[in-house]
Order: sequence, then structure tokens, then C-alpha cells
Amino acid sequence: MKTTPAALPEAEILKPAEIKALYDKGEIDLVCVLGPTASGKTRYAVELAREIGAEIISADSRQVYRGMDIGTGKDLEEYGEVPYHLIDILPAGEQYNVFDFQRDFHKAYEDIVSRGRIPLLCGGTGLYISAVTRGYKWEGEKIPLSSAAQSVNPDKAETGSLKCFYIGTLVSREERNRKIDKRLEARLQEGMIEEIQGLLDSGVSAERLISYGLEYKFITEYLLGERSREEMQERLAIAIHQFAKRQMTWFRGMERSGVKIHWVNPL
RNA sequence: GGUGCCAUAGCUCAGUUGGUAGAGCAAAGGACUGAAAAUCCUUGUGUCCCUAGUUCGAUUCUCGGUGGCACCA
Repeated sequence: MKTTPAALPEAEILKPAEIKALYDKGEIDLVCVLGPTASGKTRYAVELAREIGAEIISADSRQVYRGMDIGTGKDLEEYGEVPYHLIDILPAGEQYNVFDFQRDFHKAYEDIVSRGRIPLLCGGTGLYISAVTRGYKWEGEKIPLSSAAQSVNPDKAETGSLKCFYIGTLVSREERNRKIDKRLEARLQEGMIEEIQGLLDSGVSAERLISYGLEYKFITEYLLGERSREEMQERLAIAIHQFAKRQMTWFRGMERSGVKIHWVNPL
């Protein structure tokens, strides 16, 4: 069995005041806190925002939906007086995508900047982060869903990108998985199953919930009687571990393409 | 105590009519430009439980042992 434990990257991070100075001098347009699930992103971002007077723009493809609280781990109480954007902007059951996010992000960004505050992007949806910080461009009104095969024009891809200071929250793989398991147990006890049953009762289709993935997928399937409670929890935990791994793959890909991420262990 | 069955990759197991073995799941790595918590690709050297025997050669057959399961007492 090959185990290549990813060495925790050296935490070479600037102090909040220094980050703020970079922004004030116009050397960066945006601060971005990214990281896999269960790495302490939100707590870290809120703390940083509080110290430098920033407002948070969430880059989370599932926290945009209202009524999907426990399953997406919104933790809204953690924000305190720090303003946040792009959370709870759509009713559960709707669809949202990168294109929508890019549009909404710019709106929020302009709003924050116009009020003299610092924009802080925070989230785990790598595609959304790259779409706005690296200025993804779309051709025409519609692109076929199978657009993955289309090649990307590098010149075009970089137009409109923002100068961004990236901070990545990261704990060891073992610690992360342990935290995921513990958090899942807690969320189940806090009523996550009831939350999803409620969504079904309110008319959100099982198919749509399943398409939201992870908690929504596995618990809906459990409520449909397609898997036992025990199997649901076991497989869901595994699926979340795998998801965190995929997130890390995206972030490493960003680094590979030249993005500097300042990693920090927030725990 | 007796008899039978089982003991193979982290887990569940398949297999080799004797020429040192392979699936699923897990795990690891990767991709990703209008569903991204999605979707997809790549990667399998493990004393084949231990000892002795038969054999050119045993994980595969035989004896014994150990552990587990079942049935009979």
C-alpha cells in the first residue's frame, strides 16, 4: 500500500495588517481564503475579515440555497457582525452554476468596493474561485454541457482576472477525515435528516436533491428506502473524504498553473 | 469432545485441474471554463494462516498445528 502523506506546506503567512496594506497600496484586488471541507476556512476567514474590515463573498456552490443549512454547514452564527454575500440567495430546488456565480460575484465585489471595504472571497468550490479570480470567459449565450472537450483560449481565459492574495487552510489528511466523521455524526444529531425530509415535503424533487450531492444525495436515498441508515452514514463519510481530496486536487492544480497559495493550519 | 467447512490486497471475496494470483469497495494521483458537494481518467508484490511431507516446483495435494464458523454430542 502506497502512502504518500502530503507534508503540511510551510505556513508562511502575512499578518492581517500586512495583507490590508497590500490591498490599500493596490497590489491586490482581492483576498481569497480557500481550502477543503472541514479545514476551518470559515472561522479563519471571518477572523481575518474582522481584523482588516473585509466583507465575505462566499464561493460555495451549495450554500447559495436557502433551507439547506445543516447539510451545507453554513454556520451563519460564526460570522457575527461580518457581512457576507452569496449565501441564501436562491430557494432550495433551483439550479445555479459558475456563470451565475461569476455574475453575482462581480455585483457583490463592486458593491463592497464602492463602500470602501475589502472584498474577501471564501469557499471550497475551486471552479467558482478560478472562474472569478482568473477571469474565465464564456462564448455566446449558451455552451453545450459537454463543453469539457473544448479547448480553452489562454489569452481569453486570463482577461479580466483579479490580483488575488490566496490563503489556503489545510490540516493533515488524517485530522481532516477524523473531523469530517465527527462533524457528520453531529449534524445527523442536529436534525440534518429532518432538514432534508422537510425539503422533500415542501416539494423539492428527490432527483434534484440527489443532484446536489453528498449529504443531500445520500440522505435522500436513505429516506427513499434505498439504503439503510448505517450504510448511508458509512458511505456518506467516505464520499465526503473523497470530496475533500478532489478539492485539494483542484487547489494543487491552481498552484501548478502558477497561483501562489499561502497555506496555513488554522487549528 | 466429535465431524464438516473456511483461513488469499486495508475490507468482502474469486482463482490457480501444482508453474508464486485478480475483481468490487477502500486508498493514492490526476482531469475539469454555463450541473463542480457534479462528472470522469489512471494506479493492485500480497510471508495466498504456520510447520512438515510429496514434487523439478506448493498458495494450490497430504499429515499435523493455530484461529474462526456450523452442526452433532
